[in-house]
Amino acid sequence: MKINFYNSLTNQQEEFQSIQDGIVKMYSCGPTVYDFAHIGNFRSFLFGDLMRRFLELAGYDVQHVMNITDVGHMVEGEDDKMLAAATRVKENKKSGRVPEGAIADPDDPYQIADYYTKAFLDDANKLGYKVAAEYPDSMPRATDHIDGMIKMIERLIERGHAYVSSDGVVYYSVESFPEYGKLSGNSLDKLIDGAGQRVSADNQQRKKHPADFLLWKPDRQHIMKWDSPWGVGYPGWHIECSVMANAKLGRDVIDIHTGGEDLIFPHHECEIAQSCGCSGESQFANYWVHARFLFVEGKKMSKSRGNFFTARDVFEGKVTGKPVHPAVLRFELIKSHYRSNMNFTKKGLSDSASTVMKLIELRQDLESRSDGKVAEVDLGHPVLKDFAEALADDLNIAGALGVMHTWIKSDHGDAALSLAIWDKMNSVLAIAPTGTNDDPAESAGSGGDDEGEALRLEMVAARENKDYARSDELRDKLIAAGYDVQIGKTDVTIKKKLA
RNA sequence: GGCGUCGUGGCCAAGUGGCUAAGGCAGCGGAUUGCAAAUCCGCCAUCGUGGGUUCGACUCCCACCGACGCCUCCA
Repeated sequence: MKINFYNSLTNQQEEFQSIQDGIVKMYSCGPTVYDFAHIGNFRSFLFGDLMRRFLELAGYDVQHVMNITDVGHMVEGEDDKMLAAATRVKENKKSGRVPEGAIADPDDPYQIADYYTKAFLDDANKLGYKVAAEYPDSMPRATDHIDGMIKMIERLIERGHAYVSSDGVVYYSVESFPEYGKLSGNSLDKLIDGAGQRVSADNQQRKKHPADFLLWKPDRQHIMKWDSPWGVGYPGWHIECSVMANAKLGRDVIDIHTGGEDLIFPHHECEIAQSCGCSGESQFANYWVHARFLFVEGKKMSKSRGNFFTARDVFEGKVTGKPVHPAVLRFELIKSHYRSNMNFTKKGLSDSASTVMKLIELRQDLESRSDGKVAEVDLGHPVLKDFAEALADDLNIAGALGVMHTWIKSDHGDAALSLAIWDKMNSVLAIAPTGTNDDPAESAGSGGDDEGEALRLEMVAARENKDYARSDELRDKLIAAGYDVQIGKTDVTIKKKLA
């Protein structure tokens, strides 16, 4: 199967060719763990997961790494992210987002990072992020790779790509790397024009070129600090990804690198400069694939607009007023093309809930009719072929979902075969039992909780007495409680809705 | 200013140089129902504007209008 991705490096779709036959090594930039990850973060992460799962469907052995940034990086300005994080933690504790006692000392960055790392992994698991669930070893922490960063910086200095400035700070020399700017389309002279707003004039003077970026900053006052040949201090932001990709994927050149579009510059540009500067290779990743931003109800998500939502806000019903099953959020976040600005809306979420429900009901029906048998099926099957070919075309998820919907409505006489097809599709979509996330079928099960069941029984009784007014009243109550109510000839069934 | 993406029915969103322009949601008609819901059947677009290329374009080219993103910590 021919697979195409849009490569940010060349700004065009390219046929995907792995370096080694049958193996894909990919790296995704992960979260900075000083707050809960928001739905925009997850949109980008899940796009990486979708890509990974699709490549697996296509037969590749995929090694996917995502870092966790637990180093508090200070930019060249003097605003301290750690301080900001501590303030945020205190706010979160007040509002109850962070439970009392969870972070004993909000001024300790290690505790903060630890807490939010766990929270992130928990959310990622619920959302079916495969690496988090099945390959925890592929989620390296930056603080575990400081030695590697120091070694890489040393090597960059040796190779003439980095230098120590007059105040002891180590910088990467962008002029030593002619390719700098290739990914983002920036050129050094344009960058000079743009520079200077937020960076201090003093620092700029000490650098050989205004675009030179920090690799190591000696700073004894910094809370998180490590010893290094350049004094006690901390690493720059970009170096960790170059180091961890290499450490975990074991190669100088990897196949795919993903992230949010905002990371193209400067982060990914700098990663390329570092990795290639160190390895001498002409590429760091052959394919750079970036996801566009998520909007909420048509507006860019921001704290000041009040439309800034974490994944757990959505789960807990803080966005829609009703709890949302993680599978529904996952589906909502992956169902738009990664290169479009997806618009996150309440309506979209409820549409997604219907689709997830439909899939689950189909599966339940198939299971009950298949005698526990699942047929063998591969991508040669026409339905799966269409499904996979859509995804092979730059992850055309809408096309794939179109195939899926048409298939859902088709005849499912051979339950074992349909079950096999269902499972293949789900291996990519991962909305229903994945072995990692909660099974939405369970929460959507027929029984519901005790309260719902009580109302249901009362409704059955009312109907036996032909007391329709009472029955309608109870039905309204059940609907308000988040149930779908179906009245049969002799019975009433209720189903908890997923969102 | 530089770089880039895009403009398809009420909303979301595929797709193709020429058969009936996917699919979802909503809506409409019908079956069903005590009434609903769910389900099933049926209906519902000529593709931003203006040129050009072509036997033929929504699909290729040009211009224009419009939307959006990045260029700064940010997924």
